[in-house]
Amino acid sequence: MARWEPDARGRLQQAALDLFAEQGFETTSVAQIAERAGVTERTYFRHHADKREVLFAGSEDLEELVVAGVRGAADGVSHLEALVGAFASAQDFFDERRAFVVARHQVLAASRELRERELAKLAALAAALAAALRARGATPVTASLLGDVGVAVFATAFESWVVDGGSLAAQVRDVARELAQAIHDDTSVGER
Amino acid sequence: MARWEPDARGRLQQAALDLFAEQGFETTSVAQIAERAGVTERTYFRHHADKREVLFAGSEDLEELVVAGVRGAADGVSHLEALVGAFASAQDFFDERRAFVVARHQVLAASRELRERELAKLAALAAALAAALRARGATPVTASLLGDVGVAVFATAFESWVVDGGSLAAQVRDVARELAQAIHDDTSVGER
Amino acid sequence: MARWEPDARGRLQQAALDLFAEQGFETTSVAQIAERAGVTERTYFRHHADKREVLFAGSEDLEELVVAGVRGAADGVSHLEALVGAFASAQDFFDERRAFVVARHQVLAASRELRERELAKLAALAAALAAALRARGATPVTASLLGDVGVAVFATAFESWVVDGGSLAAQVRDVARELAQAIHDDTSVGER
Amino acid sequence: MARWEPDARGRLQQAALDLFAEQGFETTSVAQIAERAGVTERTYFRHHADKREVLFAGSEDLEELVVAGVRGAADGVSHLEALVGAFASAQDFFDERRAFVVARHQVLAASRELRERELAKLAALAAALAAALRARGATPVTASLLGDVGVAVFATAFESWVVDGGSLAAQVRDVARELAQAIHDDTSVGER
DNA sequence: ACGTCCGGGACTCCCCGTTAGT
DNA sequence: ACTAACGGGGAGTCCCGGACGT
Repeated sequence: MARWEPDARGRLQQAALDLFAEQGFETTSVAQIAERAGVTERTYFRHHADKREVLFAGSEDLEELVVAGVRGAADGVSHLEALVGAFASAQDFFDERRAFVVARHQVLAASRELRERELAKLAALAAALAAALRARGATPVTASLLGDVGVAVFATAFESWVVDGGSLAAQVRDVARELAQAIHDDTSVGER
Repeated sequence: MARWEPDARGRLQQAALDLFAEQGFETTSVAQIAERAGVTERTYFRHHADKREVLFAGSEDLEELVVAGVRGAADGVSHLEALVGAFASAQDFFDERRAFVVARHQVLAASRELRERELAKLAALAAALAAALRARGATPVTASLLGDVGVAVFATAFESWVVDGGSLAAQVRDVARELAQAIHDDTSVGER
Repeated sequence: MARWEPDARGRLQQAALDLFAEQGFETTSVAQIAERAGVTERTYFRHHADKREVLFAGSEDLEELVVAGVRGAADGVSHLEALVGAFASAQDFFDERRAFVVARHQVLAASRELRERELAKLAALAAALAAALRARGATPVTASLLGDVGVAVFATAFESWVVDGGSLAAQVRDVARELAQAIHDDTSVGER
Repeated sequence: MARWEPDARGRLQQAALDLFAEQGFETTSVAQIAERAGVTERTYFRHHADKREVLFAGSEDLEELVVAGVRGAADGVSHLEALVGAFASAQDFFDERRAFVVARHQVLAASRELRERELAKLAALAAALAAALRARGATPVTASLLGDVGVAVFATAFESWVVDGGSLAAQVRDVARELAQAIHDDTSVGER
């Protein structure tokens, strides 16, 4: 017989997602989230650093997964191929959470503040990928650049996956091909 | 014979930059900024939407400049080349403001909140570039992807420019070449 | 050919009523009202003392009307009858403005702040009526009491008129009869 | 061994009353009230919803008391008599707080904003009384009307009690008699 | 892992002044 | 009788965090 309902963390996350979807992010207060989750405001802040972070709990798991994918890539594989393979390997991660991820995506789209935080997480991911690329021999500049580019490829593919569904891994590969095509055109043009 | 000193806006920006550099962003209050600029807190918010925005006033000018560069690119030029040329054309913009831009960059590096805002501005720039690319015939997916990639190239080049000085335009072109090289490696590997 | 649209006052009142109905009183800002009316915020405050007062412009006219009714009552008429007659004479005032008055009533019902102001106006009316009653011979206590009672009768009748329509004068008389009945019951009971 | 002085609520109320009496309501700031009470502005708002409410804390107690008086009235008693009895039973409530109540009354008289809030509280009281009257069989219209009339009787009696002192219960009964007299006059006139 | 009480900064809004121009 | 631009000051809400107790 516990004094409190368990899983306050999960209830807070669900309450926040629902309220943000119903009323918008800015018009929802932390007090409301806490109330709907059946805890006090103070407890909210013990679980989540600020009002936005509630939607980003668990994002470290994705980062770990993808970075591990790059670190585990075979030596002969090119850097970009390593990135693409790593993102493709996150397919299960997203398939398991599709409902939550899609709802979260709608909410993010509606709030500048939340998009800011999302971009920060993606930038951190790009930096982690750059570090992994340096570990497999890329120069600092190349690593940093490819980290950003890899994330851009993933973000574009993710957008399609949210809208169309299907295989995230396949979408990532499609977008990477698109990129190679665009750059190749450019290079040939430049060589003209 | 004015009742108030003119250019409250400019004084606020300078005061904010100085204080953020001296004490850090979070530990500086809007009240302090206003006090140093010789106005009230209320007046601060009449000029800047929030505490961060004071460091981003004028960022629309850069966006306009670069977007105009893409829109003005000749038809035969590839999309990526158009982007590179547009960013190269911003060289004067940065050279004129080097002292401010560099100081601002140090301050941004020290604060997560400020970096978030910076990323948001860059994302807006990427979106504007994507729109300009669509206007010159790119497909939506390619445009969006190249918008992000163009910004990544610029950001990488900008970082070098802050550290090493020199010609921003040249740095942008170097990074673009780096990218083409990395992708080309990949493509040839992929064709193996 | 005026430089500005005329009747800024009327446009402000209409804009305020519409916005309060659409979004609520508290969530509407004076800046929005001014914008919709096509004037500046500063001009709003030239016409109306504060954010609520815009819905009460013209209430002095009603007060004048009713007070004149009491002052004009024949000498032989009882105080209460004088009040009832005075309110009944305001019938045209309300019939001419029914649409506005009803819409305004809905808006008032939704906001505590607006109801407060309404009550203040009614209290001022009661005080003015009390003064008029003293002028025709009532003692201070009686005058004050009957001023309040008269307003209570009117308010009750007004409520019915908003809901049911019909003749306001008739509703006032009905409510006054209801009151006499209730007091008479009481008196007889008390005398038992 | 508390970190803070206890009874912040009570100190705030006393500080507010004193300051309003000394300098007036509008010219007193919440910051001053908080300072005199030895707390921060923020703490003020945790105890009182706004600047006025500090003078109305405890008004629910009176409402409860009077409503209970009506609900507890014997069945044979007329509605008006029930109201009069209920208000008479509040005598102790006021006698215990005379100094505070009288000082508060002076302060209210000097400020339109405060009078507005007072009227709102009285209107709420009238509505609660109307509900109690409906519970003992009054029709909605009669109940609403008598709720207002009862409050008017009480307000008039209270005014006398503040000025003259004496027994509040007796004053309430006097005013009620005055009312019956006025209405009776009217009825006889009407029947003429 | 919660609750309670409280401090403090960010930000919005109301209300009000001025100056200069149309 | 307005506009446009500048500014002050107080009220009020929200985010966030600290101290202490269970």
